[in-house]
Amino acid sequence: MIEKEKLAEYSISELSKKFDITTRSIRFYEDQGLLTPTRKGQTRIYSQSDKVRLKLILRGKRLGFSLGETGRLFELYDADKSSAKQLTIMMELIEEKKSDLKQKLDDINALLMELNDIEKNCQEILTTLTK
Amino acid sequence: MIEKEKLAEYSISELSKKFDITTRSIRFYEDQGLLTPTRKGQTRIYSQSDKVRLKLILRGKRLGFSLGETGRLFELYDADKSSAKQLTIMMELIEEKKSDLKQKLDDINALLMELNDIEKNCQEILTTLTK
DNA sequence: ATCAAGCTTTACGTTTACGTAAACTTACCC
DNA sequence: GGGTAAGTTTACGTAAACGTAAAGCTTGAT
Repeated sequence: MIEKEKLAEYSISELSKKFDITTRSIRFYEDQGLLTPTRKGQTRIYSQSDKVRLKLILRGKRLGFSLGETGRLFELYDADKSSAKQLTIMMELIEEKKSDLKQKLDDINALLMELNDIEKNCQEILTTLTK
Repeated sequence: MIEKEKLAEYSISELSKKFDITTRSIRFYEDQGLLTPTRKGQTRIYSQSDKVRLKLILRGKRLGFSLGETGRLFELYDADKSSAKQLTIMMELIEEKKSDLKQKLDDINALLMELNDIEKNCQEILTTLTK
């Protein structure tokens, strides 16, 4: 299999505009070990994969994950898969996350139904009010 | 329609055990205006609806909502629906929340698929390792 | 040459959501 | 009546995730 390397590089301000976050946040994520840009002189250079990681960080935030949790997810992506023991531990962690996510799916669906009910109720009152 | 009033009452420690949180948290939620228990002397008494609210608070937390956001959801439940203007504003807020939740659904489904991929990959490597 | 734009590090400040401890009241038990 | 179990208020402490200067380097444009 041939690795397709995208040559794209980004400055910190480019990424901050693209994702509508501050450069402070991006540097903070690096501080927490979630990003590892290279340097040109002392200036940070972000690769395509850095950009992907940033997108995943923000997705994690939308889901209420802490940066630490997202970091552990990254470890799952990158983990050493050489020992059976490691693999078993990994799969256990994955199962945990999956059940966590399924709980969230249930929560969201429940809340969506409640909001739909309220909305319908509002709509009814509104039509009787304006008739 | 007949209102069915459940007569159940709970102490703060009962609720803290039932939901596996500290009494500190429960009092904090009250401080933030999300719970309004009655008092017997100076002791807090929680009703059935307080209990339901608490459950909703915790669901909100699982979804990454701040207490403020959850409070605004409560306002939607309780809101004054007498004016058309109010109703319209409410329905706009509901639409916002719904699209927020749909984004989260997409995020979760994407992450679930990624985790499934990793898991499958782990499983394959594991079988080749142990054969 | 200077000057603004964009980058850097360092560091103190802020919000949210509690943790933790102190000091006190009330109720019940032996 | 002394203890202890559960409740209370008050208040300082803390972790996470940044916000917000401050002070300095670099580099292209005027």
